[in-house]
Amino acid sequence: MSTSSRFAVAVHVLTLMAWADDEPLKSEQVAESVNTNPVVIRRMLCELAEAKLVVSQSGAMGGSKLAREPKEITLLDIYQAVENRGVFSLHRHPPNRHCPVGVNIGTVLNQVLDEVDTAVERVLANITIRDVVSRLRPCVGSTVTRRKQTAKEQVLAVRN
Amino acid sequence: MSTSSRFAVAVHVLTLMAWADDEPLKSEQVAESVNTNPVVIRRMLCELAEAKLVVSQSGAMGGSKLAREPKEITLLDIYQAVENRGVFSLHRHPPNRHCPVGVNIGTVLNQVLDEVDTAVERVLANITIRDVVSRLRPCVGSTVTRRKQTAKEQVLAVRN
DNA sequence: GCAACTGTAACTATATTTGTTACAGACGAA
DNA sequence: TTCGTCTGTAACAAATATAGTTACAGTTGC
Repeated sequence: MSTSSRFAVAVHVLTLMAWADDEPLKSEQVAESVNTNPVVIRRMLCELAEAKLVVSQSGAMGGSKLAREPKEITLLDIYQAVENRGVFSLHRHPPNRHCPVGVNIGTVLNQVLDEVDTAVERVLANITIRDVVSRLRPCVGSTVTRRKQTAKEQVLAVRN
Repeated sequence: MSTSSRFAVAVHVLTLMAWADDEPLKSEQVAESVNTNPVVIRRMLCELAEAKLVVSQSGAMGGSKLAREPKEITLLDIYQAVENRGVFSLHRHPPNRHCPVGVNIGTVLNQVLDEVDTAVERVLANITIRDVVSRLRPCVGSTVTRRKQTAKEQVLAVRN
């Protein structure tokens, strides 16, 4: 199955931006939270920008932020932006066309895989980044010491 | 996503056996229909045998056949037998525990991924190998010349 | 005993994803 | 206008996963 963590990372990135509340985040800050290389993040941000989920600004004081409200971004949007293939794959090499099963199994499998993809998409379409953030908050109270500190400060204080 | 074709191949294999109707198939025959190496098939057959979906017999005149009726084998059974991971993966390296988002995003993502997996499983649980075979038959009439020939003969005639 | 199979180990090959270095170009501020 | 700070992107290395191959021990029917 998904051997890639692209979807998980993308959700993480957009969640950070929702948390940071319109303050542009630098790729290095994001990378530090995700625990990867800034270039990996920038690559992903390009895809997310193409899908119009984030906007980025070059140059000093630049960074990236959400292109629209967290409640207007679904996990399906993210999924479609960063994950090109469906959930399953067909045979690497096409089956034997001289076998009555081999010649048609692809058609049937595609029907099944479509049903699966549709089911996945239905789930993802019903979850927004706002939902993710709100599911996140309950955990935060118990793990992070609470003082007068904005969410943005918390995100930016990653290296402490 | 699933970069692997294991599920597709496994469905193909069990469909062949349902088609062959209790006649044991040799790994080489199956490999020829799937268009791969017999050892790849034997490896998969071992997993399917562990999951009690097929039974194999060593030695001359050996081979593998379904362990139970096609209508009693769901695609979910197959999925669980050959595909160990869920649909999506989390981060390769765990996120930064000092970030309020990073420390808890895993929990939220796991909830989401569970919802997705559940949706996938619900779809697969409702499709049996018998369904696959019956979806296959309509195609066969139009692509394979019909004469007095049993399904088993057709499968075995792969190399013609 | 022999020929025909499976089960399995040990590789190699291939593909995909992730991580890294390097640098051109955008941009704000002094 | 120059400088330091960012993004965008190319080019490549490393890590991982999947698929394919060869080889052979062990089973089984004849």
